[in-house]
Amino acid sequence: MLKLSTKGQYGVRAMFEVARNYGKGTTTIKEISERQDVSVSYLEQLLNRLRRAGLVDSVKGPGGGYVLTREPAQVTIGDILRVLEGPVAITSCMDPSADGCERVDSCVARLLWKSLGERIEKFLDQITLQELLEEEKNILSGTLRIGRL
Amino acid sequence: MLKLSTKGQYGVRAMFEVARNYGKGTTTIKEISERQDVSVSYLEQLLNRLRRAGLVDSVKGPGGGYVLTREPAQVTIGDILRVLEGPVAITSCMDPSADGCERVDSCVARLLWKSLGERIEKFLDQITLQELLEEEKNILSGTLRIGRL
DNA sequence: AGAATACTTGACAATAATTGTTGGTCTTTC
DNA sequence: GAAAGACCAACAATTATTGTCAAGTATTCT
Repeated sequence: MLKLSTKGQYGVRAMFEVARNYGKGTTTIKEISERQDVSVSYLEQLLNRLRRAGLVDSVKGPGGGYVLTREPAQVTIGDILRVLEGPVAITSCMDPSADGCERVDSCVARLLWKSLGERIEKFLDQITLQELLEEEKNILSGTLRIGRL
Repeated sequence: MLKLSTKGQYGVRAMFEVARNYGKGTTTIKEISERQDVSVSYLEQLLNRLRRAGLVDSVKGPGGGYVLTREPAQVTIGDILRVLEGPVAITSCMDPSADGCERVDSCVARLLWKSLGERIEKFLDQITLQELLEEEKNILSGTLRIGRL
């Protein structure tokens, strides 16, 4: 239950690859495709949306690719997922773009889903690409984790 | 993103109706159907699975219906959802029934999804039907909430 | 200029999950 | 035995997911 579609998963992993090169240059779709094993065409779709949302910039021509528009510490997982998957909406009655059910006021379940959604969102907005980068360093060096993950 | 299918939503609402009558008698599918506006046939499917999982007992014949097998305070939302929707598995690599990806050890994203899943599960296992019942009382009486929702 | 590299866009197709419905059976109470 | 009610399996419609494909646009290097 509560699955995340591959769109969001790939998106986060793609952004992670771009973040990796932050300050060092661009990251091409081809590189991401190879490192993360996702098709070039599909990544194009995803990065395009992330660009239009202002999370990355693209540079054309040889030596081109994608770059973050802000530091990894300023990009949360929530930012990425909201662009690709829309807002957290456990139930359709929590979806701002859908029309609510008429039972709204007396619905106990609604409170439950609302509360869960808020907790999820809080978590996703707390974790940044910077933290993923540090986490990876720790994994590779075998260091004990202290972070929020 | 992170939607819960109607199966789980209806299931929780159905169990809530059964919990409402706890200690007072059985609850028929027809009653649930009318109060929660879900088709009889669909509810049959859901309650059947909840029965086979041991969360409710069924009584056939006139005056029959469903009853909780334990007190509302002993049934968590997580219990219900796991029966109807399977375990929390944000990504397929977190699904115990699927085979993991080969990248397991070095995958940073994996830690992220694992951590999120654990938090969600903790929350769902913390909220019981009893709490929903109390919550409803509060809503109806206009009382200020103090609970975990 | 020409070639290489890479991004852009829209259409569309295969697959899988969701969301139920239909139609019938079995059991118990009155 | 008739009505109330649970039980069960099959399957069909719809929607979401998960991509691919093809044709084009832009930029830079040599």
